[in-house]
Amino acid sequence: MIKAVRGTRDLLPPETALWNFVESAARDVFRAYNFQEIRTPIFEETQLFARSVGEETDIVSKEMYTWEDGGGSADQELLDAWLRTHFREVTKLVQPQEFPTAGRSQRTRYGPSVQVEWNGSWTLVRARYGAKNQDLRHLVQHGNAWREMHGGKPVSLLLVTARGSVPEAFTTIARTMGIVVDELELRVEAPQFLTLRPENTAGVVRAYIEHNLENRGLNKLFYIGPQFRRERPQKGRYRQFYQIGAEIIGPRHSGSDKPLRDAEILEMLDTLLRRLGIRNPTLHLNSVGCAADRAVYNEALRAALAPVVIQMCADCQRRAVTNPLRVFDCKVPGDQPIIEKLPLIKNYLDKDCQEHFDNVKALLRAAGVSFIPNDRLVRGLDYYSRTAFEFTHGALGAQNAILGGGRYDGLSESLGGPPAPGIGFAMGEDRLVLALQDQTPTILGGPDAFIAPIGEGMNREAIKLAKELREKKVIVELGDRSFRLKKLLETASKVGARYAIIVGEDETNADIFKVKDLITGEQISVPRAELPQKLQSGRSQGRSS
RNA sequence: GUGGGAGUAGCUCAACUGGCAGAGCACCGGACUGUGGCUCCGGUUGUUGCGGGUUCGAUUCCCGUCUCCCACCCCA
Repeated sequence: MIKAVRGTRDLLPPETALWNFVESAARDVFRAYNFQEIRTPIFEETQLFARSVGEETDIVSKEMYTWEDGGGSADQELLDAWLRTHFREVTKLVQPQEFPTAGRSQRTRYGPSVQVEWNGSWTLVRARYGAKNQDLRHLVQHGNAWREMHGGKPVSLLLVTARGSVPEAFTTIARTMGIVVDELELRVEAPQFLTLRPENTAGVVRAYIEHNLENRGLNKLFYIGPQFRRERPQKGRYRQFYQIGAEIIGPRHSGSDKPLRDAEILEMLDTLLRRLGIRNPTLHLNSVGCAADRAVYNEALRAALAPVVIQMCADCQRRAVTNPLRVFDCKVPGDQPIIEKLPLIKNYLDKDCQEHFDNVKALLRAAGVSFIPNDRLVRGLDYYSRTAFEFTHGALGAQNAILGGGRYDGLSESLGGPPAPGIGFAMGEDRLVLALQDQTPTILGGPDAFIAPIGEGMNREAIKLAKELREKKVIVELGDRSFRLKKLLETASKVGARYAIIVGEDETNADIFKVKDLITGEQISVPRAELPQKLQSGRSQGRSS
């Protein structure tokens, strides 16, 4: 039997009613704040996410669905031929899996890579279809490890590019590291590397740049849709998951960088969560400063950790090296005294960032939105700056965060666009629905009426009547006369119809139908013209469809 | 990716140390051929997740694998 693949699932009625409830409440609220919908493609060029989310983040390095689209095979042949010509004395080939930097990140490779040993020196051959800054960053970060792996032998880098153009700066910096860069231009069609979107902000910013949305001034955009991450599934965490998010983005002169926008979006979220009926939504708020502040802070944090890290738990020792900010997430009691003495980002904010943060807080107080300043709140994605926030709700333990977001003032530039400060959030719809299910039972309305035709030819009358009623916005389920009346009424109550309409020969001739109330059991006769009004009067208030 | 738990009817779950695979709910038919719910009678519930092994015999024991759940990693 074919089953839904791991980490994906079907959303079935009646649960889908709850999803629709959440989405329409969100649309309503967004409308009131003048947000408009944007729909971006479900897959994008891999580079978009690598550059915005951050190449070294877990999302990009191991959790994306990436594949090669088009091209590819022909250039691999050319590359093989080139290798045979230029490395006649090839002594060893190292497959990508064996690279020192490979491991988990290999899943997101950008092109065929192979290492060749020749005359006692090593060459890393990477076909990356146009060397960009990512290659350089990668080289700087891993160049030394790479050399060490080969016992200090000389190493060189051969970039195989489909479109030529290795930036000069790239070659220069590589040379200072003792790495020689050669370039081979293959005139073949380059394959594209595509990725199912792991989040939607990058796509929105890409669209902003591509369509010059800066000309519209301040853009207030929202999206609702599926995202994809190749994580280990867990409750409320799926490989295809749904996010509802919104962004305020625009050129600086539109005021998109102002604290007012931070406050507006946070107040909107508070309103939305309350509208949805989330109990005790709690806003955790912090400022992570700008890029420069964070670099300084990161160093300070590393310096502070260095002497004490040895006393901490194994996880923290690892975090201290890979991602010091995450040390703050540690829950081991023994580590807490150490963590409490670590430097906090708030002491490293420059004047503008501090002022921005103070303003946001003042505006929130004015708007009556309560919040908890949280010095330890950090965001994992590279593009965040200044305001960072998270909403949690009372229950649900470790997974009580239902949305997160923040400001991303430099993102557009890093994607090659104009300056476009922005702030946004993304809400995990799966978890939100889960939380709502915990606190309220699903309500699903049945049809207003069930038409029960009895006797020869009555199906024709029934379908006619059904069309007539449906045009008048009556929700109608249609029965089939080949079943006995007993069966029809049974079905009518099973589907949750409020009324059953009996359509027989006598009724049709007189144009007066018997209408049975399936809750009270009462039965009355209603002239055809009065049917719509009578049937709709039975609607209960809890009806959600 | 790591560690732990669980997979038996559509659903919720039984089956003592290895001995004919069961109950409730739901579903279908009838009692009742133009009047549902209640009641009564009858019926199907099935590759015990999948594959292999041990055994006269495996839902049960062993190995592999898949999926889900929980925790970790990480995180909107």
